[in-house]
Amino acid sequence: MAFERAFDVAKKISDSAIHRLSLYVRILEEWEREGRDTTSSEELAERGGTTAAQVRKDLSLFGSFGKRGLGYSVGELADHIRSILGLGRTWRVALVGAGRIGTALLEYRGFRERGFDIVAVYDADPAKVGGCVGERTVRDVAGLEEGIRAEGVEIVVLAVPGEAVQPIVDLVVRAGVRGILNFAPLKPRVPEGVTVRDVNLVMELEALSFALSQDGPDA
Amino acid sequence: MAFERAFDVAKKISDSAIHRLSLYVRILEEWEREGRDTTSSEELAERGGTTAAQVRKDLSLFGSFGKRGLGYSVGELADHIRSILGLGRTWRVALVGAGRIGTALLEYRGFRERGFDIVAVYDADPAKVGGCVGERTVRDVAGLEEGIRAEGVEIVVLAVPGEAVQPIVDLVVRAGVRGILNFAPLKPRVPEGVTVRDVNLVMELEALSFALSQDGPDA
DNA sequence: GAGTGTGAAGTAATTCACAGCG
DNA sequence: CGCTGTGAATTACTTCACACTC
Repeated sequence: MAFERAFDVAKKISDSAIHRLSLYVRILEEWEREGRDTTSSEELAERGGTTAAQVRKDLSLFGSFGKRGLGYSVGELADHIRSILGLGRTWRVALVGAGRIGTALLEYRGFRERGFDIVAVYDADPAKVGGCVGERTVRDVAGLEEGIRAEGVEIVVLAVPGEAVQPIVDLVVRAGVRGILNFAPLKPRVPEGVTVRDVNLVMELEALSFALSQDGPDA
Repeated sequence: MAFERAFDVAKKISDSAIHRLSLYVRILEEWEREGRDTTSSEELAERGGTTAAQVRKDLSLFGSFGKRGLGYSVGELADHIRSILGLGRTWRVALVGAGRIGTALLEYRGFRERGFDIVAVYDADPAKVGGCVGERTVRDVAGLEEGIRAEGVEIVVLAVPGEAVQPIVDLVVRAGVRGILNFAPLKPRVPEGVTVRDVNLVMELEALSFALSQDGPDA
């Protein structure tokens, strides 16, 4: 408790605020590539589908990055947000589950580009263990705990069937992992201090289904 | 306006409520398979990572499905929620973009199992058009608008690069699509009445990165 | 002037707490 | 009794509006 961490004065940052920051940084990077050098909360809002006040509020949670009357420097603001999100470094990621979704993720460039480095791939299926996906060899999930420690894995991407989720989560948490991206349609239980993000395609489709059922009938 | 729709008395249902319903139904189905026949808001909450009050509130938005003093019938509640979510039918879905993510989605059983039937696949890449993914032939995206009308497509899954998103969105909306599941890291603009759900893996990872950066340093 | 940063006001979501029914 | 269903209280999030700075 001797030091105060960068953006942590016991402020609670909402999930949606973080998602928006993530969106802003993507927009800003696009503008960086186009060579634009300043922008405003108004423009960011317009492009990001939110309001100018929301943009300013989101940013103000972490500091003041703009100049009154002028707006924001595209490059500087992008830097600030990247630093807020902890994107200035590479994260060591292990993928568990080398099925359809798993392999698609592996070959998805976006990960590495944004500093998420998949250092190892595990699967429980003996038929897959020892085989290759992308340029990586699939290891036996039996060695997962050991592997996580040995490789300093910080984030685990879980693309395994629902029933396998909880045991693996328990194991990776025991091995020291504090961040999990879960693709199974089931919320795993984790101790305080471990963050799980669920990505659930079926849930998203079901939300669509609901929306269409609501206002679809009168079309 | 002559008829009142099932669950629409101008009540606003939050996104998170729908997500939770989607989760509840999955839990209930698991319990159905195990042969359990009753449950309580308490149990559902425990399993779904929320609170009993939240469960009851969510359900109360749509009716009263339980018996005081007894709880809920697993099967009946599952039925009710499925009906709320509009899952009692099959939705006709087109996939646009036969890249990594697109093909992984195609071969993902979960979709069809839950009534989302991918009836056609489109891509802009001439090298892919005419080829096969799964058992489907990839069609030229030039015929998308026509195809959507001809096949009665209701939902479009977009797995195309960011810059291609907006034009395709405009087109499919023109063709009458009211629901879009978007995998590109960019929020497309749509008119009132069209629902877009964004699935963004990088955003999820960035949210993890943020969480770990916050409380990771003192580990 | 133009556009940020921010308290204050307003709105939405969650939790509490208990009346009421089986 | 037990557990649901729900108004009322609380908490979180968003929007407003304006003082302040460039």
